[in-house]
Amino acid sequence: MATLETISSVDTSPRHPIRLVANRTGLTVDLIRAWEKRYHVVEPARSDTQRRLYSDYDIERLRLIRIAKQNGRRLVDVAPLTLEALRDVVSEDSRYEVSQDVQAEIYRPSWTSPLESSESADDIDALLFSVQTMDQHRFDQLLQEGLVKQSLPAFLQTVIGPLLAEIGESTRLGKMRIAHEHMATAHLRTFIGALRFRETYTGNEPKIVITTPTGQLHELGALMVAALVSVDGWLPVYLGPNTPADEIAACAMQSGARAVSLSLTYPADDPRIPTELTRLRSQLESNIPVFVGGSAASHHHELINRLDLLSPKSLDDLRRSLNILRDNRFQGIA
Amino acid sequence: MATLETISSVDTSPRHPIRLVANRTGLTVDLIRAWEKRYHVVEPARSDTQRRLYSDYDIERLRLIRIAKQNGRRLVDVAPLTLEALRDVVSEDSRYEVSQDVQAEIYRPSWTSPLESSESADDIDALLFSVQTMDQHRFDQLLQEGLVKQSLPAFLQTVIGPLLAEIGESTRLGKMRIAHEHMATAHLRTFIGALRFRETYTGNEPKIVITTPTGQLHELGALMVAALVSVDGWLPVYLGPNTPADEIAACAMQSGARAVSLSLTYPADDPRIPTELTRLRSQLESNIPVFVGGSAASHHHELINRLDLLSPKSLDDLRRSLNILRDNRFQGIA
DNA sequence: TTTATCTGGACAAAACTAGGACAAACTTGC
DNA sequence: GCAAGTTTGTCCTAGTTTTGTCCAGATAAA
Repeated sequence: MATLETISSVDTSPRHPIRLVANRTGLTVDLIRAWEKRYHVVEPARSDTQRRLYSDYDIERLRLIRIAKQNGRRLVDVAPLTLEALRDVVSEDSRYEVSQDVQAEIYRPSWTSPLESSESADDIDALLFSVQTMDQHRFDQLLQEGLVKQSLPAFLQTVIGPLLAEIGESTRLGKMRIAHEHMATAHLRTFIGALRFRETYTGNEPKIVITTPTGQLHELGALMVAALVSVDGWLPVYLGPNTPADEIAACAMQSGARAVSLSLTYPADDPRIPTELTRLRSQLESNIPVFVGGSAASHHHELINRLDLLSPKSLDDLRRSLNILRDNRFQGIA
Repeated sequence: MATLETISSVDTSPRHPIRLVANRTGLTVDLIRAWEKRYHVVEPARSDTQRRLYSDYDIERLRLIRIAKQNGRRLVDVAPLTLEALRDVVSEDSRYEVSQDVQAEIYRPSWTSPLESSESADDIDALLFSVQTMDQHRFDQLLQEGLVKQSLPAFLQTVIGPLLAEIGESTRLGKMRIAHEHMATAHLRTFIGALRFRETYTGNEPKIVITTPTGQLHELGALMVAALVSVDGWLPVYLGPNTPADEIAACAMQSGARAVSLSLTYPADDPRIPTELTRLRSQLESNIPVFVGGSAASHHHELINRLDLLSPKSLDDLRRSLNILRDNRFQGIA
């Protein structure tokens, strides 16, 4: 249900000069003015001397319009939309722009061009280069820029995911030092961790416990999930990596979570995994679904089926399931 | 140098000539005067003979205004803001900003107003309560509020440090669940990590490699150091926890770091520590100091002395040493 | 003496505004 | 599949505002 993800208190007081808007949205100054001239995309207030002054609301609209355009929408179509409508459009698109398993009941014109994979590849190359040169500042800058260019889910899937895989591979093959991998991982931990605080919370979001089970020390996958679901109106209760089943269950109970999500990566065949998953499932109320994702999830296919856990095929898949789960709760109310 | 002794107290006493202010802020002398003339950006005190005398407070304001301008703010808009408002603006901007290319100068000090211990104790209690109730949102809110009340170094020392100790103790005694500790740790990892972005870089900061040696998996101490030194004009190259000595040395070399800082907490008596420290010291150029801090550092007193490593007694002590090291580099220039 | 800072003002570069031109990319009609 | 029309990003000119730099003559510090 749209309202849940669009409750936002965006500041509408005009105070930002056009330059800052350009910086934040990734648009050029010229373009912002052109859009205003032609379609009244935003109508900023003016200073005493006719300088444009934009509000946070304006900036958010421009940012979303940019993403919508990137997803193939035409300016004419999205220009008159409200912020809420824009969010819906972008969020809808982002579910299809990455995954190819599209079955469009949704209006999806032929000309729609999902972000060129070549473009993402360039971004990733640039990121890898900054890692190899130990340029942490540049690394951060590139991450920020990448995020402006597309929606968060798309960004996670087209940039962060492949980047992590590439870094892992390069290190394994000795093309990259451990120090480089450490630097990148530590920084990504910070970066992804901060992502979900871009969202505004109302206090009514359903909660989801996110962590990795005992023995699984890599937390970036789980953290990506936390960032992702917060976009869709969930409140993640993030526990970091390596949490015993008992503790996960206790946490879910205490916080009143509606779901649990685990990430499995390495080691894939840790003997503790079956024990922990079984334990978790038995301690958790049966109406609380447990999602198991990550590269190592496929190693435990049978176990997952037997325990009636859910194993989404992709981040998109996870999102879809969670959206359904979230909306079910409120069907009676709305 | 007076500045170094006044780290923990607000210093508004006017004593710096305009030249020094220019060096530290990266502004030109002319520009500082022009800003004063036009917008009263700062109104420095005067000597008997009309020379301008700036306080640390003034310098910090100028520095922040410079960053705000870089982010696209107009001088007219930021000139009348108080120091606190400026900090808000800059930190808000730097969270979203796709920062433009930067090239600039040297650094400047920062100070602090430490809170009354009773007040801090209240804050910590509130934080602990939010952890025990699994209220991650409230936890974050309290952390943010605490940070606004005082400067970052003071906040780390009076709130975060004691909080970590308390959480560790409570968990050890069974007063708190592992899940609670996990939640708090994971969130603090995100929170402290994000702090580094509150300061913006000019590109000329000396670098310092920060990590924990092999076997030391707790990274929060190291991360605090990273946040702390960035306030003082260092550019942390943060590698996360558990980095082998060879890699630390390689990283220091590649990034051209001027110092290395390690954090030791648990296990305190890991037999790998002596090996790793020895190895690191031998692979590192001798003019690069290695700081060893954390609760377990005292267990290796002898070793540290023998290897000629530095073991600051407190975060403040570390800051002092680093400030001296940093300023030495510029003594010839200024 | 030489160097640094002061004041006040001049000047120029940079940034912004408005209106419009233009070409590339895309859509539509045939 | 081609031609005509639309959409859209970029660029140009010319006038205004904002901002950075420079100068001159005087005073102070080294």
